Amino acid sequence: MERDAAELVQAIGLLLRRIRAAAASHELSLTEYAVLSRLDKQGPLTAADLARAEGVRPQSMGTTVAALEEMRLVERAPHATDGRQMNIALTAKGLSLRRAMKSAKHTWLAQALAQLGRKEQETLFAAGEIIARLARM
Amino acid sequence: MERDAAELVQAIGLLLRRIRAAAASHELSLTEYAVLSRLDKQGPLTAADLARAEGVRPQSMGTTVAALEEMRLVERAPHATDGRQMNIALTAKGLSLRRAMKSAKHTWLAQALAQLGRKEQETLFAAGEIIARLARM
DNA sequence: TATTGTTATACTCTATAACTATA
DNA sequence: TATAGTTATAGAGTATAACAATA
Repeated sequence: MERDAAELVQAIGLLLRRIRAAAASHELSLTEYAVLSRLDKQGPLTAADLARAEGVRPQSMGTTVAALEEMRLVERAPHATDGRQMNIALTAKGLSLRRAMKSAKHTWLAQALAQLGRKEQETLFAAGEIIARLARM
Repeated sequence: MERDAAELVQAIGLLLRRIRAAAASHELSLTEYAVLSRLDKQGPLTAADLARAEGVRPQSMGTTVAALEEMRLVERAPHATDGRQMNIALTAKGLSLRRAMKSAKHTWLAQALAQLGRKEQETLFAAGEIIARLARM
């Protein structure tokens, strides 16, 4: 196979649609998944913070947060000093879902990853970092 | 950063939205891009073939092919023996666009890739193969 | 009866635009 | 004036369902 961008695009497309299909059957969408894990790692954040981190518009993040709130996975609390801001934090339910996802039992992606060899996993995580950098170029 | 699936999902999400933004400004969508490169590598295919290869439904591929046809990048011709099938092939314009994309001058992704070191590129392509396999698990 | 393709319709995700409230 | 958030609306991409033509 030739070494050009199309190869990556094809792979990304396949994975994307696979994730989307999983989301349709009770799992979370890509952005919801990312927000949940970010809140777990970094603690409470505002919607604007999340939008910047995930590369979406604030309005779009508003929709995502509202969906997570509807599922009782996150909750919003007024900011201590700035009346405009709302702090978004994981609920107990959200935290426990996040833990379950990490333990490789909950999502097909985590399961699939667990079946790879250590070397392949390392390649993927290294690529993840490069891709994140690439996406910001 | 922790080594779990969320990291990959975040990176994929960032790249996806970046590609989508590029598509909005005259470049091709993910699937259109993938179809163009597949036709270049494998020669004329039917819509059903393409749908299977890219992991989308035949109806969705029909829409994609129609969009490419509208842009005069592909053309359809009746199958020699099977009256149901339509062979989809690159036009001269489609082929020349595909060549331009490969030469790293045309899309932001190809440009961004070209700026990476050889080792990073190799990591990405290796990951691409793993991801494609993962997506079919 | 199975397969290829088309048409109609709906859903998800994200975008842009316009607005309110607070800083 | 700038920032955080909300609401309304639109677009892209893909899905499901129903159908026609051909094998």
